[in-house]
Amino acid sequence: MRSEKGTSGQKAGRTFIETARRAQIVAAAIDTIAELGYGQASLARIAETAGTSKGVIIYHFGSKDDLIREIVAELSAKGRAYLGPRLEAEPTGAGMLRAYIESNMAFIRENRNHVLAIVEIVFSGRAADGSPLYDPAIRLEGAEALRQLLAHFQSTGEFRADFDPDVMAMAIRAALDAVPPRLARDPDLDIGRYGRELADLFGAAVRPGESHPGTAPPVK
Amino acid sequence: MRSEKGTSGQKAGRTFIETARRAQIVAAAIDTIAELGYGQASLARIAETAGTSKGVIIYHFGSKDDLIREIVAELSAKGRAYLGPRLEAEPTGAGMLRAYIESNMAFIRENRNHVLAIVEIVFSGRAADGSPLYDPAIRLEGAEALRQLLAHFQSTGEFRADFDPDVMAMAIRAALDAVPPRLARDPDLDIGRYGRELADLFGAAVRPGESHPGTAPPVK
Amino acid sequence: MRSEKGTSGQKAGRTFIETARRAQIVAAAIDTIAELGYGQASLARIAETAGTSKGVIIYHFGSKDDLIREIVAELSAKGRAYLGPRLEAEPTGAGMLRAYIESNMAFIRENRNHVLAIVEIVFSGRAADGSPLYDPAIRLEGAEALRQLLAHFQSTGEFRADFDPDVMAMAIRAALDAVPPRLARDPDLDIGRYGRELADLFGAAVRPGESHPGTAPPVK
Amino acid sequence: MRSEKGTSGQKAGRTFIETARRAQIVAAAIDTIAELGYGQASLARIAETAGTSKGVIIYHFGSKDDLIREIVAELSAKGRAYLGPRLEAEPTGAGMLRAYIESNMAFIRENRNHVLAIVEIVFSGRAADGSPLYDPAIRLEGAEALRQLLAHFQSTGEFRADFDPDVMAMAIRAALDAVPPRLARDPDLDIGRYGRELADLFGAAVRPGESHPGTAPPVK
DNA sequence: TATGAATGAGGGTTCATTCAT
DNA sequence: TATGAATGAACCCTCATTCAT
Repeated sequence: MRSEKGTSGQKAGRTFIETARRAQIVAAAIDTIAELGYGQASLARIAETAGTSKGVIIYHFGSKDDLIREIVAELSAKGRAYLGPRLEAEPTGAGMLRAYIESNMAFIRENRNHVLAIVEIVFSGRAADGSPLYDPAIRLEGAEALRQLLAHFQSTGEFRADFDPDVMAMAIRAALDAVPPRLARDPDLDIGRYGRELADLFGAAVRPGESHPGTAPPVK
Repeated sequence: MRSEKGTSGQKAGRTFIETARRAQIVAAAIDTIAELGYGQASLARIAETAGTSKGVIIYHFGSKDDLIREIVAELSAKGRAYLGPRLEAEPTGAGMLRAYIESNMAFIRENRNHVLAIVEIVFSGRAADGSPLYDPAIRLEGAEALRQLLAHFQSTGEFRADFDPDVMAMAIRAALDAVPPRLARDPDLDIGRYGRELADLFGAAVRPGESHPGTAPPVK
Repeated sequence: MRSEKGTSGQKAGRTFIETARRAQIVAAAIDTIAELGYGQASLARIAETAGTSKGVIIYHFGSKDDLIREIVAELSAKGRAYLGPRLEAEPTGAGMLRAYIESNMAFIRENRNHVLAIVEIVFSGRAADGSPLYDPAIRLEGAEALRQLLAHFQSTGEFRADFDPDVMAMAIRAALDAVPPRLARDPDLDIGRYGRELADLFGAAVRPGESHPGTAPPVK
Repeated sequence: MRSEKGTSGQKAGRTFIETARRAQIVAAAIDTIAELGYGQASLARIAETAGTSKGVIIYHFGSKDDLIREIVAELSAKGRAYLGPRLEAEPTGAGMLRAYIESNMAFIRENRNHVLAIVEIVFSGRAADGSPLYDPAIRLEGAEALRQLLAHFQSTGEFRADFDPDVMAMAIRAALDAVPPRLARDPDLDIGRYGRELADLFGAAVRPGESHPGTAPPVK
């Protein structure tokens, strides 16, 4: 059995050939999950896509769950590396928010299948004991970072103060996470436009109102 | 085998006892899926919860997939019945939007497990051939109705004209759909407040801007 | 899944047909283990012997381990029922010891394969977690009962006082347990004679020495 | 593949380094089997203990079975070398019997893991075709040697004539073979005392009775 | 000599479904 | 109507072994 290093990230002493095989298998798994859904993505089907056998996958990853976790870890890392610099470059709240949303969209477009696979894993991937394969902490961590950004620009006055940054962060994340499944159904979806629209939408939602919306204005 | 009428709705010639059995099984399935997730909700486990055997379920529903489809159909109908009157009572755009969001929240609160089960089914439920068990049409239909409402109030001038009602509808639906999983993780979530916050949020997003048209100012 | 009652013994609500099937499978398992050894006795091989499929075995017993445990429990009960009355009928120490040994031999002869299977299970049967499938307590309990009998007749003076009843009990049990494998190799072994010889042997070992106390004279 | 000479004994043209590797692997196998049992001692686990890979083991031994056979052969040789001189030094029957038993005990104490591993192999080790890995001949050979010694001292009159030396030899061997598993369970077992007790026990069993026990005196 | 990589048979188990009663 | 029984495919995984390097 190879790969006793968990998802800690370091490649450890990996042969060139092993690295290549792992990448090939991961790619096959991503495509299979993205196309057929997590439930249909058996080792056999993944192996078939990869042009190998189940045994090879187990040999390289130790277990199916570890393969899945690798997929998750890879995209997490990729995502953070993609998003981080793009956010730090934005000084203003409005710019940051737009960068956040549009960068996410760009990332989705550039990593279509991988993102789709992750969505499947998030919702369907459970280990034998029923625990989620996608550590919910990762997910919350993402939302939490966004929440802090929102709160920060509330405190500077750039964003209106009377929204709950937690709810706003959740709404934004939800809108972003809803895109990959949509993209799967409609491959021609114009993600660029979509991103701009969402950025406009949430931009309007956080902008300080001239008057004041009030939490619950005269319902009628 | 009974039940060759699919999800078409009419109860056909169902005995009282048969109707009761079906209801009992559906309830057991909902609870099992909500609690353990779709992947763990085998016929055996559902039967155990229901206090019967797998055979009975197959007898009454023909197949597991048909049982699942029944769960979907029931909630769809319940949802429409719940939402319809509450929307029609609202003459203004702002009121309608708030009613839509808050009614959805109330519905979620009142049908916690059922809604949770549906979410599981939407994301994980696939038939043997890999096709989704939750007819995406239902889902789109919901979003489509909302889109029409939004577009209507754009045409009346109550909502700003420069957002894409399709994107807005999707964002709203996504925010609503994100609640059940959150509720599952945190049963003490204050849904009422959540709904009000979301209503405020999207209220601000659709409200016509005072001066600056500028939701989408010089993009760069 | 049937059989959620463990090895507690009560047959619970078993259908006639189920009881028959279970007996048939248990018999097939015993024969397979006795003939091929525990390591070679896969579910597939057992099923083949029984004329069914692996699925049926799992259906009736829930798991292979539970099937094995049933085999153990059955023989334990049979053994106790066989031995008990035969011992209680013997008032004297010498008679009891002879009865113990010869009854064990008779039991082995009458339950050849079952006893052989147990021996295999004792030495090779481990659950997935590595724990023994044959509860060592059962085994110790048997030896312990014998030890108490020996100690009792030491206190009455019928047996010499200067042997360790623990060691004596162990030696007797070891001699008895060695018979089944021997019987497997040599089916023509004269068990009756064997038993009488062993009874003589250990009878001489426990009989009070005439003059020389000296079983353990100056050690060197 | 090296090592096509089986267990015939001669080291043939073995490099120093090869001899060292083989010893290291054998030691790892012994420890693994003693600790985890034969069933859990896969090549992978043994290789891990040895700090190598499965390939190396196969390379040096040709097959797992051959590795096991080497373990058996080594202990057999060690045992014979240990026991032989100690028996030859004893002129009397009583002395020989005591020496046999106590030397066996001492050997067990000094080769704890190796002996434990052998016991595991004896009971669980089977080749692919189901045949025992531990050649039963070795085992019988040991018992046979003991039988001859017993018979010899029966003919000299030192031991009572009316026991079957075959049964007596078997009983003694069984008592000795029962010790390693016990030792595994209870590492604090006082083997020295155990040996003395067994020697007393079987000493009493072979000593000519003043009167005569008769093979089966009036049972009552 | 030694290793990493791959193989493929076989392991036990889950599961939706079928069928006779 | 309902059930218990059986089925068989598919699942993930373990393992000894082979092979190219």
